Amino acid sequence: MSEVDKPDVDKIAELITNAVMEHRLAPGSKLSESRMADAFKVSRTKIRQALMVLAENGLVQLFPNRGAFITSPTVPEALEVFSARRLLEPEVVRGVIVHAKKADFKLLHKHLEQESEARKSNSRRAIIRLSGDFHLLLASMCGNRYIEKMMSELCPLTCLIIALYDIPQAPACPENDHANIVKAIEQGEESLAVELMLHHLAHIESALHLDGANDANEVDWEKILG
Amino acid sequence: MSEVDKPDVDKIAELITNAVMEHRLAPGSKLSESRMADAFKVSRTKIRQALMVLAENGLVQLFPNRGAFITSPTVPEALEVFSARRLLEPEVVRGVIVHAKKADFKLLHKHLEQESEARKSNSRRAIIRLSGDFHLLLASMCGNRYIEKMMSELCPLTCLIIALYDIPQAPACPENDHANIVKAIEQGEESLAVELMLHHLAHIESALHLDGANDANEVDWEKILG
DNA sequence: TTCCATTTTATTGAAAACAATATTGCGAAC
DNA sequence: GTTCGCAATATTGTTTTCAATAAAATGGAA
Repeated sequence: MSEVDKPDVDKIAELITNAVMEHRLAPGSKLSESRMADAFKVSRTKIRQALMVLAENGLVQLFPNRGAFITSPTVPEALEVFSARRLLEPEVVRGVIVHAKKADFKLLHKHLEQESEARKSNSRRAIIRLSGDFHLLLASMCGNRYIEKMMSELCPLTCLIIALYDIPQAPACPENDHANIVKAIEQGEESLAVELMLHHLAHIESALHLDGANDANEVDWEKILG
Repeated sequence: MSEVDKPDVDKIAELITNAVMEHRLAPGSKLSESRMADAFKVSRTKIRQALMVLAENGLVQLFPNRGAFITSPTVPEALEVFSARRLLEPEVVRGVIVHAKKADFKLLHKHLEQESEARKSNSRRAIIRLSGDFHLLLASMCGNRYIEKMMSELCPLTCLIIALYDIPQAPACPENDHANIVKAIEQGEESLAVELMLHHLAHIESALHLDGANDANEVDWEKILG
């Protein structure tokens, strides 16, 4: 927020999205208009607009006369998010192989470098954030703005799903999944790259409590009290 | 608009979308806030919200201090829309085969009936509208709300593309493309249904002036004046 | 003490008034 | 007659104010 301290609507939406992707805003969080207006030093009008944009992106849910809340994806929704990603991301990979220029690969390698550093310094938030950004970066290079747009909605949702259903002590993404995907893309090995991507997605999904037993939204008092 | 004559934001956005899908609102149309406020008998506030929603859906473009305009997809954008649909709609077909219940097929057949009637009475607008609605109806049955959402953005855009690039006297969609797709789905013939869908999309795209020679947005004064 | 009803408070929703910007029309100068 | 600059107008952008709704607090009765 370095500009004139007065971010516009899109900037506000972006900052909220970032906060979600870094797990600084938990699913279900209430987004009070007046508080946000104070925090961002803008009028409520701008906040309301930003909340509408976020709601349209699926990241926020609006309840009439109750306010705005960060979305809490249900188990079925989580499964559909992954299903959609399994469809889109192979196409992203194919697109990048076709469209990516030298400069794009430079960006990708720079990103991999950042991820590697974040791992070394063990900063969990940076790792989470950069992991999501990797897929967004790829999507931005696939040559189809509609697919990119959908990915830019599904990635933050995936972050929420991880926040809700992750097994706390689960191992993070395999160190070099992303690097291997980039390598395969760079060498034009389409089917390998697609394979690696699908495997990567499967790994993320498998590390989640998505068995449908409990719907992380509702507190399971039965279980808590025994 | 039968309610209390005071449609809410989503209803306004829906009415605009309908108008686009029926080619009653042409690409590039200026959407004046005050005029719309008068027409819908609501305050400008609601109109502005509706316009933001539509802009987020890609159906409207907002230019700062200039106003809102119905999107005019460029040739590259049109190609990307079709590319995205070629990816999504086979998955829609697969989803419907898996998820559709009896009631769904009933709805599909009712829709086919309507299309058939519209053809008989030769009402071009109804035909255009129903053709788009067919794909939306299918998408609503595929069991993935994110794919459905993307389709609900791509279909209206396709209508704009047709409005911009269609060859006027081109033959409409083959009479029974949709019926054949439904039949294949009903019989669980996945690969056939997918094949028919892709063929159908290819047919629509092939009937368009998408060769990139002229970008229907800019008026080609050279050609007009000779 | 507990439960229900009522009042109070806080928050969201809508509209109207005001400010800023762009477009259009007019007139003067070249 | 054309072009440039200025004024007038219309439209969008923002804030402020007011209204409606829901949550919270209070108080009384069982």
